[in-house]
Amino acid sequence: MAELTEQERVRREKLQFLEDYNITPFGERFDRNSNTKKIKETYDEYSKEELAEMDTPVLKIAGRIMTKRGKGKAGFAHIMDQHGQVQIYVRKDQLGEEAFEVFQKADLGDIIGISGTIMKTKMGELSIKVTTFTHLSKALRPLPEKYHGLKDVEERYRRRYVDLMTNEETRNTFVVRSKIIQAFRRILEEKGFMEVETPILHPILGGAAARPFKTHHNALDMPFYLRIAPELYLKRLIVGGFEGVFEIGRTFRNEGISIKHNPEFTMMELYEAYGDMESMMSLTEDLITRVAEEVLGTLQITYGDQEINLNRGWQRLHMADAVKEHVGIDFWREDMTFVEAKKFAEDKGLEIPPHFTGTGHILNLLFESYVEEKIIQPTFVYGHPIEISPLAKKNNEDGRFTDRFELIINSREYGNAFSELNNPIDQKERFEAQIKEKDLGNAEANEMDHDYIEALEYGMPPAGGLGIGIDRLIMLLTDSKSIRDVIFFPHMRHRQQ
RNA sequence: GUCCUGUUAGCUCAGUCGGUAGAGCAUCUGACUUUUAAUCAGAGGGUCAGAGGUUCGAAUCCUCUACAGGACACCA
Repeated sequence: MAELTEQERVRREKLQFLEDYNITPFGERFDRNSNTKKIKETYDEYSKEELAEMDTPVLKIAGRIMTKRGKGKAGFAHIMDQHGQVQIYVRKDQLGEEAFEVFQKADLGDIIGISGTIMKTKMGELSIKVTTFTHLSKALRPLPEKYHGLKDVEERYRRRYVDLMTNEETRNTFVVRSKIIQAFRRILEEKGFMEVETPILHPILGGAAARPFKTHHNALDMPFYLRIAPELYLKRLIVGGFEGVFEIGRTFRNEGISIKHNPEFTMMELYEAYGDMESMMSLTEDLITRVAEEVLGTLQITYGDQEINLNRGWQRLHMADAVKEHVGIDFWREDMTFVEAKKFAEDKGLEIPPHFTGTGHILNLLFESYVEEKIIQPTFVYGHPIEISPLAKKNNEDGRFTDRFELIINSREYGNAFSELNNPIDQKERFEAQIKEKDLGNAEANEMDHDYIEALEYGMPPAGGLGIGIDRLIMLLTDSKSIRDVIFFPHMRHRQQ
């Protein structure tokens, strides 16, 4: 164990002081009858004089000491609970010798319970005049500086609890996170979707393009992947007869960590029997705008230095049109060949990996390289090439494209949806194409899922499906720069001892 | 994985040209019964991320290592 700092030593010595007064340093249950929010809502409207004359009840609250100012035979402190802070006013003549000494020895960070009556100070701050002071838990480490809070980014992520204690914005972000997820649940239930849970341990890789985490089950002696998407299980439920299902859950991808990527993140996926890409567009727009309205109260949002207008009626843009306009090559042309497309991309300096074998691969590459960065306002980019969409239905008029869209806002993808491929014969061929890609070195390709094909062979109704990256949406709605700011405990390397 | 930047007291930060390590908050002692980032007086607290090198002398210059932040690459 590392040596204690001076401050830690002092705080440990105070354990003995408490025990000398028969006080348990890490105490017991404390029954409260109020909290900082209720107190402000109830009493803040009254003046100092009105409060002095009112017959108010004895308030009992508990929380952490955040500031403390001694004034000789009296003192002030702010104590914080989940809802905020309130000032307490402590007088020796009210508490008595012993309890007042306990107050004087209390440190910033200690958790206490008090009872007392409401009052306002000369300066007009609502305060509780303390009649009993109960030490509840000792803090053996000092709090960060009271004015600046915890600023060190690494410390904020590694010790999120300290970040939460001292930084209001952090608390607020996670409250909003919770509200966003709640709103999704409520709206989806309202629309008749049923929340379900499907396996996180997957024997077969599928449902998205990503590198997986691998694990092993001892009793079955068999390898598993942590799911990269719940998609294929949710669609089995549609085969089974549920007509609308959704899952909000953790998904795992074994890829680089960045401002936009955490190895585990939260996805919302839903499937609607008898729907399609078009119905998913309407649903996506309705969901996100309603969530934003309910949680933020507006559809005009600011992200960084970008103004985003979420007003309904989002733009729709076919990927081939987008690339034709911004890059200047026409993938609608019937005679477009892979050789021509590849040469075009290579001339632009793009690298073409060996598993790129179709014009669709190039189209998507051009889109991601040159067009995505230009899209700021909410836009449904649709018509993704078949090569990169192994689970989406082919377009009826042009089989090179699928009925699939991605929602792009501020150059980032927030959602991915399509008319679900329900033809088992076609699906099998798509998996076979994926396996070829895997053989050519695409580490993110889907694997053959015979059981899933068998499920489709029993007949799956035409359906629309949608996935939304919840963390990124929360980033957008809370103006958070990094995904680490919306995940309580982001992953980091071990600290050297 | 590559490049750039950062790491100084519990916290927030200074530290000039290479010349004895600084401030505020916090801590400790004393004063003060309506303070507001309380004030006043005094005190204690440092492996300058770690290792090596250059130098009479390194927080400062160089190299390596660790961790972090950012950009790129990859993806959602």
